[in-house]
Amino acid sequence: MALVVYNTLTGKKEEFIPLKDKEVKMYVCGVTLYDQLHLGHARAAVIFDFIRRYLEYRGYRVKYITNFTDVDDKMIDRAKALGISIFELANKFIEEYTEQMKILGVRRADEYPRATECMNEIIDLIKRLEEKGFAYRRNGDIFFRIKKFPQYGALSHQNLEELYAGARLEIDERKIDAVDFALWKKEREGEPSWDSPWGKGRPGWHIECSAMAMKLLGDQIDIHGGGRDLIFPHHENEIAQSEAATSKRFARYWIHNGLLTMRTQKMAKSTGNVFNLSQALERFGGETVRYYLLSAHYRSPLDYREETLREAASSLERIQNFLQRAQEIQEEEREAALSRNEEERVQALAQRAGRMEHDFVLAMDDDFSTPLVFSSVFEAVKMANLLMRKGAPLNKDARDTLLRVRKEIEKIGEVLSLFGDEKKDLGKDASQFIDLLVDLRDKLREKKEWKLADEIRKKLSALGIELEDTRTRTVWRLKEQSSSARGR
RNA sequence: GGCGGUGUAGCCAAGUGGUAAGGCAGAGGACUGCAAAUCCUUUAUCCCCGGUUCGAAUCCGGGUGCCGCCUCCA
Repeated sequence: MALVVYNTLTGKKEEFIPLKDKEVKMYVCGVTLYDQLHLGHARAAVIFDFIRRYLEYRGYRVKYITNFTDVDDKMIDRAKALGISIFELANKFIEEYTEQMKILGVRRADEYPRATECMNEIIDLIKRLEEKGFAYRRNGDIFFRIKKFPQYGALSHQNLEELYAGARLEIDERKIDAVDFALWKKEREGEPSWDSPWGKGRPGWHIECSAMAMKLLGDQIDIHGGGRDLIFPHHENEIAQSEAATSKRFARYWIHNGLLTMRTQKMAKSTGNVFNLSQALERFGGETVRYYLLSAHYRSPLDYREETLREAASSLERIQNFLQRAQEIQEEEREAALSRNEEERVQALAQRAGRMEHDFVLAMDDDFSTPLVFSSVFEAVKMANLLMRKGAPLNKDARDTLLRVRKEIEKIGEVLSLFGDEKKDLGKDASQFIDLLVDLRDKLREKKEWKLADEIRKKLSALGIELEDTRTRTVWRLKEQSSSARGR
């Protein structure tokens, strides 16, 4: 079986073959640190995180780099407004970023290069371009000469004429051609700058990524990722710069995630059309947000609606409920003879369990089809729930089969960074207290002290702990955060 | 205007020639002291029009809606 990925460069799904057997060099465009993250950023981060995890699951060693753009016009403006340096501003948002990624279950990248820490590499790269005749100076600014790079436009599938036809090209006297872009920007009064052979100034946005990727991963990388909105001009320019400098193919696979929209408009800071990530995480929790973002195929556009996020919480809960039930049923010791019907169900379920990992790989190998993965999980959950219905006693064979399903789902969950055991996060002490309360309440129930028992249940519920009285005993679980948000 | 993507139930979303998965929500029922969970039942002229085919959501042609990019943006 082969992993197939959609490559923006060719516009086709292609078999994934890295440069070096079993090794993947992956670079994903990170964020510019001038404002809080929104759900759209989270989408990109989660998507490339699970792609990375899946590649590792498939046996590749992945070197994963994502950058921080820590110098840029908007940052300068913002820092000025706040009366702090852009470095302080950057650090503040990096801290937020790190915390939020953790909540989202996004694993840390191998490195997080920052533009300001790669100035030497950036300057060297521009120098090389200048030596090769791809760059020209204009009064302290340096521009890339697009006409010198005939392949320009390959990624966005546009040629120069088509780009010229684009109505919104600015007219910039300094450029030879309107499509040329800045590699280095001359220092401006009161703004941060760095020394260079061309005088003081700072790098253009596009060159940063090329330099950082090449510094940490070499001239050629396997996967370059980012949002669709970066295809042009950012990634197009990256290709031009990198390939002009090295004469080598820069990235083999260009993977772009679909954008998150809101009220069918792209979610973007520049338009103020955003739903903040911090808000989303607070209201729904990291796992729900992650599940929500993964429930759509990574390439399709996703229109944010609060309702959908709430639905995601319910869906996730279904899986988690099953996982917990399957866990608890292991402790059951009674043996019961199964009916013919139940025997058949156990058999069917065992078959299903045996197929799950294969189905998972099949779905993911086809350009990372997470929606398909979930449907297979739900089907297994349904079959398993049917078997556990009413909490009637089962035999060991049935319990083992349920355990197997649970293990399979957890295995998938590991790759997707989902279905974690929340009780673990609660800590042992808290769990013990809750167990104690539940025990006491059971005693009350035996005495038919319904009023008091209900009160305990109600109060625990207010604290986010849901009780469930099954036929044999009472179990508890943490409520999805959205449940508490539901009433709002 | 150019380029790219996308259009399947109230919502999310599979399906790439064989007669529409799955989830959420809604309705009804079973179970339960109640609740929750769970189970059962129920919800689609697959954007439109032509064509190919015994047969099309799926292939071909033509429309059309929406989104993104063409300016900083995941």
